[in-house]
Amino acid sequence: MRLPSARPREGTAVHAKGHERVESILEAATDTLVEEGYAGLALREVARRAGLSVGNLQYYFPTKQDVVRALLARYLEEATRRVRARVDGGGTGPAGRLRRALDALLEDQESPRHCQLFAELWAMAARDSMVADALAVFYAGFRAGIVELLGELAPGLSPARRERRAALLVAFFEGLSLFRGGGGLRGAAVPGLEQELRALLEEALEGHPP
Amino acid sequence: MRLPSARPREGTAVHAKGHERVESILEAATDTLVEEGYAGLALREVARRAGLSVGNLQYYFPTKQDVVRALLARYLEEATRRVRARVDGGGTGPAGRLRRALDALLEDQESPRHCQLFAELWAMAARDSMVADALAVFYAGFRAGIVELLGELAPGLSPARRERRAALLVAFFEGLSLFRGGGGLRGAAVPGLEQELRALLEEALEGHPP
DNA sequence: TGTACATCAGTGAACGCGCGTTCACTGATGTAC
DNA sequence: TGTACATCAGTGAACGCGCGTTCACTGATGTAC
Repeated sequence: MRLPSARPREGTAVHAKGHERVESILEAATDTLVEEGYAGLALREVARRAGLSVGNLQYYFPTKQDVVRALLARYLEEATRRVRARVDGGGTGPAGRLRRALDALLEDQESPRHCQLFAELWAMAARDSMVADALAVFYAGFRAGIVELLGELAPGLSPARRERRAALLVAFFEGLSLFRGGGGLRGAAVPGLEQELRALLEEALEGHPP
Repeated sequence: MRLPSARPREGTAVHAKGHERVESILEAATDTLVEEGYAGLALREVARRAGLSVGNLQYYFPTKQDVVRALLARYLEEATRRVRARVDGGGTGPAGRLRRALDALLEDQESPRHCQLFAELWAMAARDSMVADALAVFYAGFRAGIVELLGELAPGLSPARRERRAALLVAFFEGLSLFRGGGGLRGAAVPGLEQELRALLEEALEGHPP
């Protein structure tokens, strides 16, 4: 019998091969969550996709909650890193960075996987404070990035107003992802949204030529 | 044995008391969906809340899907009716109607129940085309209302652009509800969002005094 | 106004299934002497 | 360089539980004659 104290922490992998296993488990779990929803996120299905037995899966992640926690952390860190990299990387001035950030966000939203996962997380956040907390951290980072951009583009705005406007922009982007990512509501969308949005941005950016 | 042909259609209630029962079932089901999520929407729990046996519940709604379909139709119709009534009812001109519509929407979003239900529906829409279709109809109506308002406020805009801007506004409102309704992300919100939003509206409405 | 009968509304036990989790057990791998 | 042993990584059966659904059955209610 395996004593409780002998159990690895969730996601622990001592050797390189173990790390690969953890990755493939979390990838499989993310796929399952996206495709089947939280109600359909069964450990047997995750194990099948990752190509191991349920018992072995539970060796890496003792409980289902451990799997969810780990996949959440992994995905949000990766998403933060990706957007950060694209906003920061480049020196064509604040207006250029804003255009690039918009491009990056819209591109991410092209992915049904991304949008669908977030829709799942929004619903889960109401009942799982771990998910709510992780999303709060993620969105705080997202908002902080926009606050920075606003600080350069509209220095006249007070910090509090910058914060509020950034929050409105974040809400707007997340709402947009609802109708774009193919979460079933794609059919409810109107074509040409992106062009309209870019046109509005250019209008707002008058005096900051590309 | 009850023959299939003898089964009532879902939600059928021949007498007045039966109609009350259907209502209380759908109310209980909505509460359960909001509080426990789709994964926790169990017919036993719905029956318990509505104060009848599972067998009796299945007399009114033979399958779980019938319950979901009916609660969805009921809720979306009611939501449409409510917003419509508040936007249409009043004759203080297009700007006044827009202000009123914004008030009505923000007020609806105060309700955790409302926002939480929608978060659930967004996630469900990806895997249940019935939900996706119902939401598509709902949002089409929502958008059409905004298109009307835009037609009065900005007659210079082409119909296609009105449609696109209305779609952007709908996305914005839905994104806003994520951070307001208490779906777990309320903590990720920034205070004073509503005031900022109203200030932006008044800025846009220059020349349309209250 | 009875009476016979169909339908309505409701009960509660049971079925089969998939779920998360537990468990005893087994090779492979690393490490200390 | 062996050897003993702890730990790592993995298997597969089983457990208990809650789920949606089925089912046989029962009063209450309405309706036709």
